[in-house]
Amino acid sequence: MVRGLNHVTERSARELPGPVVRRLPKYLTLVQHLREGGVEWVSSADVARALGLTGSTVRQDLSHLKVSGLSRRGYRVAELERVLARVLGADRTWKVVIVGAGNLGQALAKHGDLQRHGFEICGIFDVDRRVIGRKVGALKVMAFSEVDGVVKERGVRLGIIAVPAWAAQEVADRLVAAGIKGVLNLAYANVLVRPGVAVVNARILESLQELVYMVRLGVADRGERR
Amino acid sequence: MVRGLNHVTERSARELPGPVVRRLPKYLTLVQHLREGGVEWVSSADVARALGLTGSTVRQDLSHLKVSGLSRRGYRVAELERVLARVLGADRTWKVVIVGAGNLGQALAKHGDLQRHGFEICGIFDVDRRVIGRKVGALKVMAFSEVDGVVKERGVRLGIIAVPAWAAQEVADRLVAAGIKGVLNLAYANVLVRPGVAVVNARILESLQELVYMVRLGVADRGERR
DNA sequence: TAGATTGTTAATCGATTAACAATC
DNA sequence: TAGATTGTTAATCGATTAACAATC
Repeated sequence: MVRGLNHVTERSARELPGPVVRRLPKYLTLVQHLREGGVEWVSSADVARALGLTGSTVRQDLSHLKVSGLSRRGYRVAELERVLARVLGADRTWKVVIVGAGNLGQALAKHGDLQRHGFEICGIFDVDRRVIGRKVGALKVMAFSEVDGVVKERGVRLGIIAVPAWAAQEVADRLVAAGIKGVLNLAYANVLVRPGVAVVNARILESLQELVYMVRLGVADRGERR
Repeated sequence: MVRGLNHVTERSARELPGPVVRRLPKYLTLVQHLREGGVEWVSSADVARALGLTGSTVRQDLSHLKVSGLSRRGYRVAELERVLARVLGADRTWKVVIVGAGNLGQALAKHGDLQRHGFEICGIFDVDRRVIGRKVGALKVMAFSEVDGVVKERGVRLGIIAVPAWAAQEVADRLVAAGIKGVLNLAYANVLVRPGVAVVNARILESLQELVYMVRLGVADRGERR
């Protein structure tokens, strides 16, 4: 563990605990909606209520950031949004490639939410000749063999894996070799990558299975805990 | 918190810690693939390596289940799969409705992975007249107003929300009112439901934002930790 | 002023890891 | 038998919560 090692160089970004990092996007989502709704101030209690947390947790989390609230008022929504966006890198554009032009890959490419939140889709790739060349939104499906070139030429750092389970590891290896620094794995199989490359798994099926467990036990929403 | 309250009735299912519940689907995925690959035995160390955990964690997790390993051999893959499937309810069929027939909703309906893993999609709904009636795989998009009827008549317990953020809460309310017991929320907004109804959030965008944070810090895969 | 809310410290709670006897 | 692996207990580690002085 390297936690707290960078006190030497005192870089701006300090490593935050995992649970905090996973809550930050939720905070960002919330304050974006609040701002759109014209709300100017939000208290830790408000945030906690909306997200199913405690005020303590929210204040602890925000204390890691360079944001300060005001007694009796809470936090300024605009400031919170700016700081959260900064920490999460949501204030800049991130290039991404999608591998797999099946239902899920195509949906992501067309979805719009990604583009709207700072992700620039630099290409969607597949090995299936029947889909290569087909238009997906503004993009044309390219042959998977072209992915290295695109990643290198355009300096793409993120890759989304949306292929069948059996192909996931191979795709990951290829992306990492091409220079990808972070992999979002949607495939129903775990991938292993070398240290220095980040992997986040996001599998709808596993989330559904977790949900089923909770439903069977009649548990209230623990989903928010994450 | 109701943890450990059911010692009175001593039901078969005991409430497992959240982190454990979130790892079980990963174990299941893994052993399914191992079984398909013809592997018969797997040790806690093997599982740990594949999933980026420690052997200790794996053994602790499995000790919650009614599964036993053998010294020098590990766990029997077939048994592990059976027990995990049982605990996660993956040994039976779960009826589900999808609300929102946009890119994501349609992709899920057509995806096939859900059906293949025991989820029966009883309907896909939307409010947009341009998509109502359209074929999506074997299904026809229905008007959202019909969702209550379908949920009640067919006894659907799970709902997937794949609508724009602004509509998510309204859809959740409607589903819960119709009798839905668990909500998988894919929308980019948090929903609140009454106690007794489970919510699991699975947002690709938030996972991507988490990934960006990790990439910026040059962190190795913490994604596996989840 | 009185009251609400932050920011932070300390206490609690829970999860992960280490260790090792039991066992095949 | 010797050695590897489980199952479990205890230790450690870390995250959440409680509490409260500071402050606006």
